[in-house]
Amino acid sequence: MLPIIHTYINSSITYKKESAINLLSSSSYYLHFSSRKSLTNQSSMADWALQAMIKPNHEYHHDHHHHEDQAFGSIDIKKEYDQALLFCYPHLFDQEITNTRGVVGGELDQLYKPFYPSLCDDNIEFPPPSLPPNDLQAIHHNHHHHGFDQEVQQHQDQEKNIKILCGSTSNTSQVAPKLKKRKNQQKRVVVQVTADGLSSDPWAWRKYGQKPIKGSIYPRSYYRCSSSKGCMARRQVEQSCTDPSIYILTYTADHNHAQPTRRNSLAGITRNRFKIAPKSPTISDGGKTVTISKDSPFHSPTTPSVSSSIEDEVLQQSNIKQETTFYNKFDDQEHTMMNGFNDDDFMIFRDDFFEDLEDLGGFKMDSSSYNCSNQQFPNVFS
DNA sequence: CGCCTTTGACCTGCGC
DNA sequence: GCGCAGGTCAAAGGCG
Repeated sequence: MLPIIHTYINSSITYKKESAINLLSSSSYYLHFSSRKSLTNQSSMADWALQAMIKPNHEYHHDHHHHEDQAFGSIDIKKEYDQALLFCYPHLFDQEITNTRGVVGGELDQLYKPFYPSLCDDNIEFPPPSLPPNDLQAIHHNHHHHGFDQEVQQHQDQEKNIKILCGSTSNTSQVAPKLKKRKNQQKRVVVQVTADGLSSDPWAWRKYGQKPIKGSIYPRSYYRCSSSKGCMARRQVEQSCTDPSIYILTYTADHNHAQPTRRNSLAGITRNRFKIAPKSPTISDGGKTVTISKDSPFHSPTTPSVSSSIEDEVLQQSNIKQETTFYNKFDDQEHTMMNGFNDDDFMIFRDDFFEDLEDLGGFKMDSSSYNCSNQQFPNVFS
C-alpha cells in the first residue's frame, strides 16, 4: 500500500481508500500535515507549501525533532480510526461500521465535516454548493474577502473537476488510441510519495526517457507500462523541489489490462547499481534520511523490477550536486485522474480541509500557497 | 533472447 | 512563423 497522500492539483488532496483502510487497521501511523517555507521572487513574504504524509509514528517523531518548525499538525490515524474517517466516509466500510456514525464528534468531527461524503460515485453528490450554511459561512470568512458567489463557483468548478476526474477509468478493456488530445486535456493524476511509496507501485514500468526540467534541479523520468503491449498508461517520476525525499508521480492514460501479479523480467535492473552507490538503499540529503526498508509494510516483495530501478534512480538523483534558486510551479488548473485504480477508490479532501487544518495548528494559510512555489534551495548534496 | 536503462534526436504543443 | 520546453522515439549496450 502506498504510504502517501495524493495531492490533488486543485489545492486538494486525495488518497487511495485502500491505503487509508490498511493504514488505519494496522499499527500506529500518523497523518502528518506540515508546511515548508518558500520564498517568492516578487516579495519577501513567505509562502507555505502544504505537505501531507502518512508516516509511522516513530518516523514522524524522528523527523519532527529536526523539523519542528515545519510541522503544524498531525493525526494519530490509529487513534482516530473509529472516529474521523469512519464518520466521514462510512460508505467505505461495511454496514456495521457505518452504524457508528452517530457517536463520534469532537475536533476531528468538525475537521472533516465540510467534505463528506465526497467520493467519486455517481450516486453521491458532492456537498458543495449545498454545504451546510455554517460551513459556507466559515469558508467565506476564511477565504480572505472572497465573495460568496465566487466561493460557490469555486466549489462548482471543483465538483466539475472531480467528476471529470472520476469519469473515464471504467472501460479498462478498451485499447487506448494514439494520444491525439491536446496535452492539457489529458487526464492526469499527480501523486506525491516517499521512496517507499515509489517501490510499492504494483505495475511494471519501462523507462523510455528522461529530461531535465526547467526550473528544477531534478530530471523527470518517463515510464510506460510494460505489462501489456498497447497499454497507453504513462508515468512520470520527478523529485520534489521542496522536499527531496518526496517524489512526484504523474500518471496519464489508463491501463488496458489487469494489474500484473508479477514482473515480466529482471533483466537490466542492476545496471549501474554498484557504480553509483555500493551501499544500502538509504537516501540521505543532509538532515533527512529515508530508508527503503524491506520490512516496511509498504515494501512490495513482488515488485523487484520497479523497486530496484527506482532505488537506482533515487540514488542517482540524490547524487546531483547543484546550488541554485529555482522555480517550480504546479499547474493548479489541470484535472487529475488516478489511473489503475477504481474510481470509487478515492477520498477527496477539498480546500475546506486545509482551512480547518489552520485551526488545528494555529497557522494561517492562503489557499494559493498550498502548491509548490519558489524556494531557495540549499546545497544539501555536497 | 527478451527486457531493461541510457541518451541524443526528433516531434509536438504552446506562447509570443 | 519561430523558438522554447516537454514528451517520445529508437539505437546501443547491459543483465539474467
